[in-house]
Formats: sequence, C-alpha cells, structure tokens
Amino acid sequence: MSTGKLQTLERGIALLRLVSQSPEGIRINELAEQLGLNRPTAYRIVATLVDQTMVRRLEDGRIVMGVGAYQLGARSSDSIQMLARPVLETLAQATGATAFLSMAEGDTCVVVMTAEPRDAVFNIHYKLGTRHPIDRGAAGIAILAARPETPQDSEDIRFCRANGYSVTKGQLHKGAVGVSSPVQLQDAGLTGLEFSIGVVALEALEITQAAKAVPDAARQLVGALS
Amino acid sequence: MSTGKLQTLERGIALLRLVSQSPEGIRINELAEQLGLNRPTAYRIVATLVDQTMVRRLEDGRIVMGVGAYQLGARSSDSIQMLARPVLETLAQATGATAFLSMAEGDTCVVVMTAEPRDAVFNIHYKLGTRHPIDRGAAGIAILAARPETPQDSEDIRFCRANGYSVTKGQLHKGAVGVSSPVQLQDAGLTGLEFSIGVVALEALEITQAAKAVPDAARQLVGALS
DNA sequence: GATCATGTTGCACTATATGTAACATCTTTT
DNA sequence: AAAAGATGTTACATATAGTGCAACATGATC
Repeated sequence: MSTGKLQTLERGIALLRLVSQSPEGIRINELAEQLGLNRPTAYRIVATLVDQTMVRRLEDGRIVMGVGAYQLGARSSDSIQMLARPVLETLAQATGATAFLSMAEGDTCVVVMTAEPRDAVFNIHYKLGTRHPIDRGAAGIAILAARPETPQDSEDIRFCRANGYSVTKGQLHKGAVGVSSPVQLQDAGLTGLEFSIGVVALEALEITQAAKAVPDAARQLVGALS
Repeated sequence: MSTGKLQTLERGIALLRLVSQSPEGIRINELAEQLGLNRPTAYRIVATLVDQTMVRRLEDGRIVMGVGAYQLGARSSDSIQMLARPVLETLAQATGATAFLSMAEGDTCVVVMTAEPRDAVFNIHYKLGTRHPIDRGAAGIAILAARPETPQDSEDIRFCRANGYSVTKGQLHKGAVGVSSPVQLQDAGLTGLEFSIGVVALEALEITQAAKAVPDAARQLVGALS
C-alpha cells in the first residue's frame, strides 16, 4: 500500500473504541473476535496500548480504559470548546439569553460550557458542571429526542423530535425557560457522544426567535466538529 | 519482530499526545520533526487519525484534537472512577469526613468525584463539578505542591510539599476544614494529569488522623492507576 | 485426568509501512 | 515576475514490521 491509511493504527483505535464501550472490561478473545483479528494480533495491540497507559489490564486479564486516554480526552475538550465558543457567543448575543452546551453522561446531563449575553441587564448564570436528570430540562430533553423513538417518550421529547427544538418552563428552576436542540453528531458519523446546545432565560425569552437560532447553532456546531 | 510492541501504533499514540499538547494546533512538519519521523510517515499517521476523528485539520492545515478523542476520554473517566471509588469510600469511612477527588484544569481545580461517610450525623456535601481557583482550598494547594518549586509558592504549598498533605481552614467556606494530598502520577510515568485526593469536614475534623489517611489514599490511588 | 477457554511466545512469510524522490500549491523573497 | 522556500501530498521500490499459524502455559470446567 503506497499512500492511504495505516492498518495497524486503525486497528489500534478500533480496539480502543471497543474497550471504551466496555466499562466492566473486555477480554482479549472477545476483542479479537469482534474486530476480526486473531488472538495474537489483538494481544500485541493490547500490549502496546498498555505500555502507553491507554488501557490497563485488571488482575484477571480484563482490559479497561487507562489514564492516558483520559488525559487525551481532557486535552481535546479544550479543542472542542475552542470550536464551540464562537457558536455559543453568537447564540447568546442573538437571543439575549445565556447559551449553554450540555452533554449526556449516563442518566444525567452535564453543563459543559456557557456564554452569557454581553449587554443584558439581567441574565441567568448557569453554573458549569451542573448536573440534572436527563429527562428534566430542555438540554436533556433535546438529547433524548436525538435517540431512537421509544413508546415511553414524553410529550416534550416528541415535540422536540418533531420541531427540532425543546422548550421547557420551570422544570429546573421556577421562572426559568429553556430552549435546546440536539447536536446531531450521528450525521457526522460520530456515535456515542451526545451533546445539546441551547439557551436559558427568565420568562421573558422570545421563544419564536430562539426556536430559530438554537437549531441553527446546533447545525453550525455539527459542521464545526465534523 | 516477533512479539512485542507495534511500532506504527506507538507512533500514532505519540503523535496524538503531541497534538493534545498543542491547543492552537500543530503542523505536520513539526510533528514529523519532534517525533523523528519523515514527513510522509507523519502525514499517513495524521490521515489515519483524521479518518477516525481522533484529530481534525483546520482550514490552514493545522492539526488539533478531534471529537473521537474526547469520546474516549469521557468513557475512560468512568473506568478511572471505578478504581477511585473504593479508595474514596475507605477514606471517607476512616476519617468520618467527605472524601473527594479533584483535578486541575487550567488555573482552576474541579471536583471529579466524592464519597460521603456512611454513618455520620452531619457531613458536608461537596458538589460534583465545583470549581475553585487552584490556589485556594486544600485540593488545589496539594496539586500546586506536586509541581516544581517556585519562589512565589505560598506558605500552604510549602507545608504540603514538606509533609505530604495540605491543610486549609475556611478558605473555601467558613467553618470548613480540608486536608488533601497530590496523586503523584508522575511517579508512574504519567505527566500532565494532576489529581489530588482529600477530605473536607466541619471544624471537628481530626487532622492528625486525616494527615495519615489522606496521603495513604493518594498512594493507593497511584498504585491502582499505574 | 481430559477438555476447554484464555493468555502468551516463536517463527517463517509477505503484506505493510517506510524512505527517497518528485509533484503541487501557496508564500515570501529578490 | 521569476525564484526560492514552506508545506502538503502522491508514487514506487525495498525491507522491515506485522501477521497468522502452530505450539506452549496456565487455570477453569466437566
């Protein structure tokens, strides 16, 4: 193969992905099978990744993610935030409300980044790192709406799926209104990362306007990340 | 080479590391130079990693971390927390105080995980994701103490470096006492990831006991992560 | 005590990654 | 405006690096 992709590296990353999807750990045999490699090959990839602290082996041989991967992720979040920053700023300006980027983590929804409008007299300060149950608040609803339909989906979720944005009033805080859209990274071939972007404000929020600006911002972000 | 490590994969990870240390992006030429590869080789590695969304290329060619890396990191944090959990639980039980794991992020210090003592009447609830300036509070001080000495180091930092743990009273909250130790991952060959572990309690905290238990927990955690 | 599952190493083969050289753009210099 | 320099990218021949087979080691299961 002259130019093009490096097979060994591709396999290594693929293996890393598989490990990351197995919080309880995964065995070499299973890795080999799932990736269509033979055992020795999988073994060598694992050995290399262990050496680099990207994965670790538990006492019984199971393989789990390592500190190195965590480190890379922490650093790359900076890079992502650099991209998201302008989108959030614009959104905050356009709507006059506090813009946020949230992310699913298990059954909770975490605030990853926020931007506040420059020239508003009052605005909501949405604390970084705040967690809510994923089924409450506009951000979580938007993320749920991006998942495959289920019969138990709430009214809010179905609304969001149909219209491209969620609206919630007072679900997280009395008097607070939120509008949010999923960041559809699946469209860009990314699965397993669930973000939503949106705005939150006092009841004065102009929903009609936000209902345009928010999905727009979501699309922009997908573009920027792909 | 019969057994042993896979060169291509090693190089790929090394490259990924370098990129992660360059928030503003890095050029192929520089990657090649720093890693001792020739340009085509670096190019092929980058092409492969781009394909896997581990890195992205900016319009002008610079290379930055991608969403894939973020994803892996997010997942591996679960795995790390699984390891840290028992250490924190034990620490909380032993001291009767709320135990925490914190991490440096720029010039702030973030609470990553906590454990509360089972049978205490009162205990402090330390909110996940809380951020403080890194130079205030026991956790941040401990992290600073693990860094190379500087002339500007505060009294608290020097104390921690000398004794292996930091003690602060009321720096973050009136009446709250914190004891913390750095998680010395450098010893395990990991650089760039700065954690500290510790406890926080009302003034009643038995500092002598905590001063033993906390550094101990830190050592355990280093062992578990390496 | 035999069979199976899992982790690990040796070895011969060749597919895979490599380095050299060359080409394509795009800047900067003269 | 041509020339020289960066930078990104592709072609091709070579040999090194990765592969698969087979075998061995260990522990679990029957």
